[in-house]
Amino acid sequence: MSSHIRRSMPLFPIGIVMQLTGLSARQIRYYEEHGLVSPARTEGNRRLFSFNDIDRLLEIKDLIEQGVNLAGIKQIFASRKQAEQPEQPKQPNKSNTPATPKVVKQDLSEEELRELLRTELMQAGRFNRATLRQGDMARFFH
DNA sequence: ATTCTAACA
DNA sequence: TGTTAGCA
Repeated sequence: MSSHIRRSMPLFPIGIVMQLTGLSARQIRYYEEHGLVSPARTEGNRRLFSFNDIDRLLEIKDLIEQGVNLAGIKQIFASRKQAEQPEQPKQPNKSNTPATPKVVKQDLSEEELRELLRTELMQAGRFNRATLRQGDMARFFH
């Protein structure tokens, strides 16, 4: 069984996640409201988190502690998603239009990822400065 | 006993 | 964010 399936399996209720992450239920639910995590739900509407969700929450916690606000975290996750699938294929281009040779990068080296992140954060700093950095973003440019 | 949503001293 | 109220 592939690991990504196990990691995405809905397993733990919020109480366990609180202990595992050190986050309050309020925070966990709040991050969900902002789309940072999307735990599954039971029939009774109880949240069930997967290992992926927990990793995600730990990452969020880390970023929060470093002074990044939700807007910044959203952007970081966004640029990351972009790195995975730069573009989603449209309807199976059947007719004539010769599809643009989109070079899809499946894997990004850590350096490329850093560069991508740096660029992303700098653009944000261009106009979203006050919004993005509450603390010192310098840590991200190491 | 736990979790959920909504609301606010 | 914490906390509390009122449900399920």
